[in-house]
Amino acid sequence: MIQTPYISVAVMLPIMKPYTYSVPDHLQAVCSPGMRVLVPFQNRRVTGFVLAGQKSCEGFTAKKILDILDDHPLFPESEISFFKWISDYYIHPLGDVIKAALPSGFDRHDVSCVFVTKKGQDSLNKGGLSPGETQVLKFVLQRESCTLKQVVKASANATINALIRRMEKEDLITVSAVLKKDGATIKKEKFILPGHGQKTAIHMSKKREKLLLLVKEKKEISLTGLKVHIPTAPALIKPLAEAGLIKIIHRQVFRDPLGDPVEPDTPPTLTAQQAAVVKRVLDQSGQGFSPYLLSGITGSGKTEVYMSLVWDAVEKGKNAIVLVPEISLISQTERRFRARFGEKIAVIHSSLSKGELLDQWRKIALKKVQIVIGARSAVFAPFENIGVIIVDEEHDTSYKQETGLRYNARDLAVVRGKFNGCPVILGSATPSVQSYQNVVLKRFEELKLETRINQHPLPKITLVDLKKYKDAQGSDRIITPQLSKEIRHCLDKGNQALIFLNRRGFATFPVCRDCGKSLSCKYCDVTMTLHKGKNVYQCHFCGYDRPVNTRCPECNSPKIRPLGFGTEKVESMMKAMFPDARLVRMDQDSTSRKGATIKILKSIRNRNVDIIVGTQMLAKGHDFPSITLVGIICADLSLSLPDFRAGERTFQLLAQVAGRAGRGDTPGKVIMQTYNPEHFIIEAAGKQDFFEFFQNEAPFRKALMYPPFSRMIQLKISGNTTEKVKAYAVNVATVLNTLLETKENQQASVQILGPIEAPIQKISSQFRWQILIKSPSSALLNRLVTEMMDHPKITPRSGIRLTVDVDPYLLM
DNA sequence: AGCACGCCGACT
DNA sequence: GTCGGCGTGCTC
Repeated sequence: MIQTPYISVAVMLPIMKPYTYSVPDHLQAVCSPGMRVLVPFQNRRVTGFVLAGQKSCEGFTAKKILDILDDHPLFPESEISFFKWISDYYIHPLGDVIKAALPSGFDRHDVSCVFVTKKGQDSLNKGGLSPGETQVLKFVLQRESCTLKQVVKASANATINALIRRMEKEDLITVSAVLKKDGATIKKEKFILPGHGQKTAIHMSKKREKLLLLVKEKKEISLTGLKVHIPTAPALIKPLAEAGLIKIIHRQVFRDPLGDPVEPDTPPTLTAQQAAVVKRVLDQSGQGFSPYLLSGITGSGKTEVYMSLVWDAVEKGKNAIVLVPEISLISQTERRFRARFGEKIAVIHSSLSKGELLDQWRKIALKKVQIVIGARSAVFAPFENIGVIIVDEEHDTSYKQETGLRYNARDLAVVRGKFNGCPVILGSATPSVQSYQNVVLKRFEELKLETRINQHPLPKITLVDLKKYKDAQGSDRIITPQLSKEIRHCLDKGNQALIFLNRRGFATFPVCRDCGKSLSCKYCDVTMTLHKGKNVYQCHFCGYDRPVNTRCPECNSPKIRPLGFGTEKVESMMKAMFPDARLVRMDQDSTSRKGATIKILKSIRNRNVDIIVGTQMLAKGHDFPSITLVGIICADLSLSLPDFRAGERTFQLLAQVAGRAGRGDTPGKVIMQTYNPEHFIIEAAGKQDFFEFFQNEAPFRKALMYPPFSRMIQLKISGNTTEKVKAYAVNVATVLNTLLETKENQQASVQILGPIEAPIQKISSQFRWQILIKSPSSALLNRLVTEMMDHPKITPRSGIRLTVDVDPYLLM
């Protein structure tokens, strides 16, 4: 409760500053920080988050809040300072930060809705209205409720707004504000219990008898559970309940997103190394915040260390957050945590439905669990007393959110640890350059696990120089004889082979035979990919597709040559080369159907397949003990991307893929095909030597003043015409330079690069420009951009979007 | 974000 | 001369 007449509120709108509202006396005891309030804002109602109580308000008259929308806070008060920090650091509206930290569905605000009046209905029946008016009325009547936006969007008429105003004047329609809620609600389900009624009360059909028997047997059963046995159960229960034979109760259920249950396990004895690492963290845990980088080669038992630390936190009555990369629903790490901690754990994952996510969230908020494991948004888990935060595979790019609030969950984990005064463990076999630099600078303490559990040796890696096969014909060019020989060998022994190629589709570079132009997307500045499975050329950015028999958009020639290769092509080549092998392909296309991923993973685990062809999806988080051979079709694919981190990502990816081999008892082998066998990244990846990679990469970053030797903010400007976008980008750069000049001596330490056209000039018909700002000082950089955003000249014009990306990942 | 206020072009 | 386009600014 706040016990003050005023509160400061962060409204759910793109506005940086909080607003003050007054709270009526009788609500002051109920209203608490972390709750939502419905507030009047200009001439409509919006949702806001209560940040704190306020004793007075000066300079303006505060409006009264309209309603309190929650019985309990959605997040603890202690998290608010964390949210404020995020808002400042990422230069993002506070209300939007909090919104991003919560499951969707908490926003309520007024929406303009269009209603047809009695007169409008009559006029439509009588006729005599203009075609435009008739169209609008019909459109609105077609649906249950119709927003003004829908009408405007559906209409091709340029003067639709004028038309609507006219129609309102003529009393054909009314436009009024309706409070809309969005998203999921708490799920309540019907549970059936046996009652005390007499069977003589109603006629007992066979089905009714069966239902009653089931209920009696189970003592209590959900309607969903009942439906499995008796599909018509929903219709049967009502009369039975009326006769008193059964009782129906409504109770909140937690939707179980976990699918198949895992067997509980017991903690094994830690190895000496694991125990030492755990001891080190626990010994220092009394000191509050302490960040660690746990570097351990693949298969060295990092997960066991995590579980041990989480166990300790739980024992002490504290909570634990475990972040894992965004991968398929059932990562190995997640399964193991569930096996160990069972009911104590909540799972937050993007593949959950909105409702499932909300349930998991409420489990945390209602203190029903002490542990959360999940992808990046789990860093916002509404825990209060956090004992430890763990970030597994901290180098993984999926920790970076690339839309809306562009945060990095790994970085935020460290910040949250600082706010909560608890240890933070970042773990990886291939640490990010940034985290390792923090070790070098002694900001993080390094903890090492140097041997594989069970002493399994690391796989032997062989580099194959693809330049030697430049003139080879057919499949030899993509699958060299060395690789195919190894696959054959692996199959003969009854083992599994994993073939990795970080590109999906069949032909990734279709070129017109007549004019030589590549087939590009109508809406994006990228080449389309041929997908034989779907029989279309597809754009991987916007999803636009063309039929497989499409003609060249430039010269109308029907002859398009399918150059370039992706996983689909590799799969078909494998089929031809090894007709006896059972094949499965795992990429975005083959796993898009719900449940498909699990099915594929199960078939691999149960050894129902011999060759697995796939993209990086395969490289992450799965433990396939029967894989003894890993084939990397082209190791350099991601090396030439226009991004200073391309090398780092390539190294990590290759090392991770290679680490899939030989996790069982048989030693593994890796064949890495490459055009650049002498490149230091490929060499280091071949040796699985992170330190060698870092030693070579760091000087290069330093020379060019790239992170971690500087900080960057990227401004992305997009819009529907190049001219407008360019003009605005130039305008932004001018403002930045002006601000920089007024800061005199700071000029030297801030660099403004651009504006330049983005490497991908157009995505979904939006033209893109960018400005990159670099500085060794994060604070300086932040202040400059914050001032820029406040500048009156910056307010984006219509059709132009400006997004701020602090610590950007992809510079495309 | 959404909406009112206010300034310029093509129409009754 | 006005109507209504859209750029600009504000919301406790």
